[in-house]
Amino acid sequence: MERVPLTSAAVVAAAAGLADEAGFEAVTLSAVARRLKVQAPSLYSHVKDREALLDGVAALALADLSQRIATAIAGRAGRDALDGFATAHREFAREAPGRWQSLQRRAGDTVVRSDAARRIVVLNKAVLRGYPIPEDQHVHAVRLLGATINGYLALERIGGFDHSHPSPDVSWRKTVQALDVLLTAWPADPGDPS
Amino acid sequence: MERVPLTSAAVVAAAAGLADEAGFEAVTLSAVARRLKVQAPSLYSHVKDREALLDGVAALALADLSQRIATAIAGRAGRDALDGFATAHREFAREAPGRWQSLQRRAGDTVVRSDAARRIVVLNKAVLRGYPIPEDQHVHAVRLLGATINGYLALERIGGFDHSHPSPDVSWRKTVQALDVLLTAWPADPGDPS
DNA sequence: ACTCCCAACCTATACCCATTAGGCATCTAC
DNA sequence: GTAGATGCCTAATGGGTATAGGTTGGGAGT
Repeated sequence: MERVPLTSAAVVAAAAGLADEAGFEAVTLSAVARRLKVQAPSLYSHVKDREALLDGVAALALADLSQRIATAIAGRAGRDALDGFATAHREFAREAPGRWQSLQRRAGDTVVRSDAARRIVVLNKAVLRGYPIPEDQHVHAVRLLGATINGYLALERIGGFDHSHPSPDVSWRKTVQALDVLLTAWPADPGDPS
Repeated sequence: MERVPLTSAAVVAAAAGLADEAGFEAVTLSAVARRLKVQAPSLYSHVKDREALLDGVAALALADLSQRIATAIAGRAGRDALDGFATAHREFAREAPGRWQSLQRRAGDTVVRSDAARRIVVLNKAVLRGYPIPEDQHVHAVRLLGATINGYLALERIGGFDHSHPSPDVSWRKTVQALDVLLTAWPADPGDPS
C-alpha cells in the first residue's frame, strides 16, 4: 500500500469527508489521522491545531457553497434567483451535512478573509438585484435572508419539524415564497411614508 | 465547607450555570463535578450519562424560555405579541447563552415530551392568534417564525453580522417588522386566488 | 440495640482525545 | 560529504467518558 505524502489540503479534505460521513463533531485529529493511516501528531506538520483544521473544513465548505450558489443564480433574477439561492443552500446542507455544519460556528480569520467569503457577499447582493430594495436596506435584507434560510435548515437538521405535519418540504416552499413576497414589497421603516 | 447532598436537579442546575458562564461545549461531567466538589464518577448516581445531562440542561432551558415567552405575550395580540415573543427569545439568548445553545441540538425524548415543549407549541400558536392566518397555514407560519428568529440569533452569536454595518439591533427590528408584515398578509398558496 | 441493605460517594482503571517534545530518516542545498 | 529542514514516528502529559469495585452512612426491619 503506497502511502501518498500528506499535504495540508489532503488533511483538510480528509476532515471534510469525515465530517460529511460521520458528522462534524466526529472530526478529531485522531479520526483524521486514522483515515490517512498516520499517527495523530503527524498532522501537526500540516495544520496548526484542531481549530485550524476545522477552519480549513469551513473554508472548503464556503468555497463549495459559493460555487453552488453562483451556478444556481446565474442568469436568473428575482424569484428565480431566490429559488436557486435557497435551493443551493438546502441541497448543500443535504449533500454535505458535515461541511454545512462547519459553517455554523464562529469563523476564524482565514475563513472570514477568504475569497469564498467575499464571493458569498457578492452573491448575496446579486440575489437582491432583481428586487426593488433600497440600497441602504440591502444589509437588512441579506441578514434576513441568511437568518431565515439557515435557521430553517438548522431546525430541520435537529428534528425541530419532526413532531408536526406536514413535511418540511412544504413549509420550505412557503418560506421561500414568503421571502419573495417580502423582497418584492420590502417594508418601509416605521414613520417613513414611502 | 458543608457539602450539600447531590440531587439530579442540582447536577443539571450546575451544568446549566456552567453552560451560561463558560459555554455549552464546556459542560463536561468532569467540569460539573469540579463545580460541585465531587469526583466525576459520582455524578452517575444522578444522571445516566453526559447526553442525559445535556438533555437536562435543555429541559431547563425550554422551561425558562417558555416562561419568558408566556410573560412577554400575556395580554398582547398581533404585533405586540410578536414583539414580545421575539424579544423574549433574544433576551434569553443573551442572558442565558449556554442554555440557549443547549436548544440548538437534537432534543432527546425527555425534552420532546416535556411540559415545557408542549407549552412552547401552545405559545407559538398564541402569537398567531392576532393574525389572519388560515388554520391550515399555522404550522408553516410557526416554522417560519422559529426559523427566522432562531436563525437570526444563531448568526448573531457566531459573528455572522460582525463584518457588516449597521448593528444587528437595527436589522433585528427590521426582521421583526418583516415577520409582522408577513403574518398580517400571509401569502396565499400559488394558484390559490384568495 | 443490632443487622442488613441500599444509595451515594470514593478510587482505580481502560480507553479516548489534543498537544508537546524529542528522535529518526530522508531529501535538498551548499 | 555535510548540515539543515522536513515529515514522519514514539513517548509523554493532561484532559475527557464511563465502568467496576470498595467504603461509609443512613434507614428500615427485627
